[in-house]
Amino acid sequence: MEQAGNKTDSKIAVESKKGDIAREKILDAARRVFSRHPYHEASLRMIAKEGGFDHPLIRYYFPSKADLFGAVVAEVVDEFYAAHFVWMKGLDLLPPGKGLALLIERIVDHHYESPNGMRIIMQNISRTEALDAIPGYPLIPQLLAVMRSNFRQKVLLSGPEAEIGQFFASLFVTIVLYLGASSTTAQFLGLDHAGPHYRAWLKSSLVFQFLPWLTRLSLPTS
Amino acid sequence: MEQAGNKTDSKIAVESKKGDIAREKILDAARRVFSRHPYHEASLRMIAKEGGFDHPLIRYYFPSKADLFGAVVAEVVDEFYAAHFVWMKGLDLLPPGKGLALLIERIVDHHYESPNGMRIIMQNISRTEALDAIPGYPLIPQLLAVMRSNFRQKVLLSGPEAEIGQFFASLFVTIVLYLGASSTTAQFLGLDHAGPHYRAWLKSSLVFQFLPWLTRLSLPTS
DNA sequence: TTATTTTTTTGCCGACTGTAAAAATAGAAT
DNA sequence: ATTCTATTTTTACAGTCGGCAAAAAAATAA
Repeated sequence: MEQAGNKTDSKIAVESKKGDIAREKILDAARRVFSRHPYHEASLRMIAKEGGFDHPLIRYYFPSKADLFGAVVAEVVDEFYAAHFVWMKGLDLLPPGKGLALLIERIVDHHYESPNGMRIIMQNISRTEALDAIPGYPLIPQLLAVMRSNFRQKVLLSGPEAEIGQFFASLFVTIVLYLGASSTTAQFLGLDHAGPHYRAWLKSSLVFQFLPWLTRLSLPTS
Repeated sequence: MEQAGNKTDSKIAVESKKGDIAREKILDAARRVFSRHPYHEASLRMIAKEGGFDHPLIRYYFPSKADLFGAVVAEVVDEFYAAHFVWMKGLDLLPPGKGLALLIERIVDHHYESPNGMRIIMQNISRTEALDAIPGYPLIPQLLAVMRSNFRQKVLLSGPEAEIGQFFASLFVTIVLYLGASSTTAQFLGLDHAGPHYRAWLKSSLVFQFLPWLTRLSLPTS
């Protein structure tokens, strides 16, 4: 949004022409709308109104609605890809209990700073048909696989590989549910999804739900 | 669908006039469509095509799309309400570990016999705004409260009331996620959501995820 | 300045939506 | 048989959708 000082030195930012900031403006508006509405319910006109421009402008930068959504998902996946390196920093130096607690704390804090990513994923995760029907969504299992692989190299686990994969998948989908649909989940708990109570519940409950599992995977054999 | 022998003895089924079977035909088709598509994506014409009738017929029995969806959700909630009594039968005679395993096994088996209920709930659970925006959905927290209350009377728990509520809410939303979005969840696990592997994984994984929590709630103090 | 390119806006298309009312059909009662 | 009512089908409408083309505007280059 704010790219100050670009008026005078237009030569420095060769790549960032005027069109690029318009492109980002569209992506930002689309992110907000797609985080509130599933793919088919969100419309290009909604996005245009959200961003304060006319809807055919979208077509100038993105050939179709599917392309726009795909670009948004790709952006979100990229951000998660970058973030998960930070999340894992120093995790190998801690015992499983502390490590899992720190990891979850980092993920939750990240979400409260930038909640749209989880929400966009969550909005479209429920369909019975193949996930491939939603543009960009095939990237998500890939992201999960990369995260698992990197975590695998970082932290020493001794359980069978298949169960480690299941542990990660469970943790991942549960986090997406608790964070991405936090409004609904919090309502079931009788909490306010934006308040500190729910945020604290998230951290303790996720640790409590997954620590026994992780413990089993990090010990030689039970 | 099949109500044979109604031609001759039309006097017996006084309540079930001709219109009532049409009403059920519509509800059945709507159930199937709403289990595959979120509320706004599903259309009355989809439902009509699914059921093999003309779409304005819906309006004769249901004043609006919201009313139809509300009737479907009410039906689903009623079925869950009836089912949860069966799920809890005999649970008080078992230790927590066996009891939770049996409960989950019953829920999973129920879902595989009639999967549409969980799917319909899951399809529309992700929206950020209030759950009340979806017709019929305010019934769901009520259902959860009733189930919790009945379980509370059946099984002896000693933990703080607030945590018991959180335990139930977590178990509930996790089951809805794992079952209602089984296609996606199974894909993350690398399994086929209709196959026996995923079904077995569901049972063991849910028990493993929630037994430690339940154990804490059923003991005097840790 | 003028000429050229890039960006934005206006207007429209066919398809689809929920809702509405009219027309057709069926069944039962008189 | 006819009349009346309940049910179903047909037709229609006003609104929104994604996509497209051409005009208008703005920015850039000459």
